[in-house]
Amino acid sequence: MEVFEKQDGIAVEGVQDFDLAQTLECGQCFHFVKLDEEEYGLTAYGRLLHVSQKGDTLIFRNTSRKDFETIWRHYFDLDRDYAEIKKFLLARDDKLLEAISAIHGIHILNQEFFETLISFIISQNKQIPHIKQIVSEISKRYGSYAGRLGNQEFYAFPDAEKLSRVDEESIRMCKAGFRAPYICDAAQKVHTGQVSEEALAQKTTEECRETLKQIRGVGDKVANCVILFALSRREAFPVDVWIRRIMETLYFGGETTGIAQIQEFAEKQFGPYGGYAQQYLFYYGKTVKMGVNIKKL
DNA sequence: CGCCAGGGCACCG
DNA sequence: CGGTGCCATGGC
Repeated sequence: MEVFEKQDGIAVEGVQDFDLAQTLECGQCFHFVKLDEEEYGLTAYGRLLHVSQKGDTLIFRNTSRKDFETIWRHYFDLDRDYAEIKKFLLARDDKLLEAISAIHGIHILNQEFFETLISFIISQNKQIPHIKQIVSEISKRYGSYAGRLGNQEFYAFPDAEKLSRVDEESIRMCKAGFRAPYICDAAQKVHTGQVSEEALAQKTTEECRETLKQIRGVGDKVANCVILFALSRREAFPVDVWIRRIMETLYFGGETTGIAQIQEFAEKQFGPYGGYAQQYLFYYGKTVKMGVNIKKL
């Protein structure tokens, strides 16, 4: 992988095991806009980025060499050896072969803590397009303007201080429904420091889960998503309705299985790389609708 | 129209 | 504690 400064942006050539579309569309991030095939606009860390991929080359526009090195390189997890991760997982479990072959280019993004927390609180009992819509609405109303790409305007996600000053009714107006009080509670607890990213960084993963679950509307699944996507703990294995169906199909003979049992199995099966296995399985299984309707047969 | 969505909570026994 | 209905909203 080599980085060049060109007139149209920062070019990263020779990228391996990375697919921009898969990485953004796999359901880990809800704050981006597809501008064209393999071409996206997004905001993170208060900055607007225009990014595209052609083959093994990534082009980062609307940014500087410095921002690429300090922000986007880490955000897209470009320095991690995904070939090694796949090798590790496949050596333990050949049932992952189909998913990993199909979804060969997923990276797990290193996303911002507060936005990830709120996004996954919103995610409960909602489909991905709706989650994106609510995240976008909250950003537009309460985030700061980040710029424009074509006729598309972008707003950064608001920080905890800003969102903690927004009342529940206003959050409800963003179509958040019954999640509005949860979002307010999360903003309060992060703003006051009762839940802080810095403190979480010093805790064990189990302690992180307990701390995050003090927030209303955060249970095991949401906590695990925050731990995986924002705290860079790749052993976390969030179990949602899709993962449950997929795991039941692949590992439990199609039988209804408790979430705790699935968690325990995943921990044993995938160990420190559970989060990667989860993403390969989630995105692939969802794409082929694995396990849908099996219970009706 | 009824069902379900990257769940969690309150309420029940 | 383990199970069950409800929670807003929107797409199919």
